Amino acid sequence: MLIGEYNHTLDKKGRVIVPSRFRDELGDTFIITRGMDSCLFLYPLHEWKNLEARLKTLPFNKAETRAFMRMFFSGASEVEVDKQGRVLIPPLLREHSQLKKDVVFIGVSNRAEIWSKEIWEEYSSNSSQSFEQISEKLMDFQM
Amino acid sequence: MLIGEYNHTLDKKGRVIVPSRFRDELGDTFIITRGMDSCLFLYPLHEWKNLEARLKTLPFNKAETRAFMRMFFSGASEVEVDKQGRVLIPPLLREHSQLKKDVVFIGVSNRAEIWSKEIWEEYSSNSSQSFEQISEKLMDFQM
DNA sequence: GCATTGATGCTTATAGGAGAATACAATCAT
DNA sequence: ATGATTGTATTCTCCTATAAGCATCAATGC
Repeated sequence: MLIGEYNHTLDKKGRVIVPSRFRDELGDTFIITRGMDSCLFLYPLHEWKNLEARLKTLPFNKAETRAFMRMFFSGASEVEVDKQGRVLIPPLLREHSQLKKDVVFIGVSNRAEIWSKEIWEEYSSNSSQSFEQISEKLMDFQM
Repeated sequence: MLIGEYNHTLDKKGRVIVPSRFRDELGDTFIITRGMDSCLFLYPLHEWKNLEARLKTLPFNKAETRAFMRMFFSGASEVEVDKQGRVLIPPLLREHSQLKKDVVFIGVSNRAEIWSKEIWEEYSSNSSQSFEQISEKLMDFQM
């Protein structure tokens, strides 16, 4: 399970260290793709296969579905962790998520995400304001 | 079942002793996460799995849900109790709950919570004033 | 052939985390 | 009251993960 938040930095070549706590779960090779809200999604291979299978069941005749699938698959890239625990973020994805130097990894259960630090701070401070409200709304069960 | 209130202190590295009365219930490894009202929630693994399973059923396409899940999982961390009965509180969570040195553990049935001593005293003195009032609003059951 | 660029790998310094040791406090039984 | 036992607080040392700079190598274009 992927959880937690970790700060890292891109080097000049666009490589970044994968948080040591994510490495087991993500494996040596994983999939990185365009995510929603200007971030990147990182899926372990088995999760990706899972997702792919589920996406195939979506109604293909809908324009939105097609658009979504194109974004998702065309942006996807299989990356390998090098001996020093780093991966190279493909340039297109670096742009998509506006990664400069400081980035944030977050774990979201079955996937990880990479955010530009700036954007994440903005996003999370907005979200945390409503976090408690949302949780009261969303959770009609006991925590 | 987790009950009671215990005072402890953070050391310079941000570690704290888990009250010995909580250890059996929480186990060697448990989950710490951002809680409501500036505290931290501590869940035994089996309780956490429960929660996670229920959260995964939420609609992923909604922006509000995504935000909630990001906050929930990114704020979580699996920690291990060391041989001396201590755990390291991740820096982000230390900030969230404004832990300085003196902290309070409380047991709340299926989870424990950690509070900054200051904040807990503030909160509990307010709450105990309204304890009777709250219970009138809340409770329709026999004690 | 040579220079430039990008990709990959290596090395080092640093910070933060894990573990061990010790001292201190509280509880309990005799 | 005394000592034994358990639990807590604190400090020190060691080790690992990270960041950053540098070295190597291959591919490309001139």
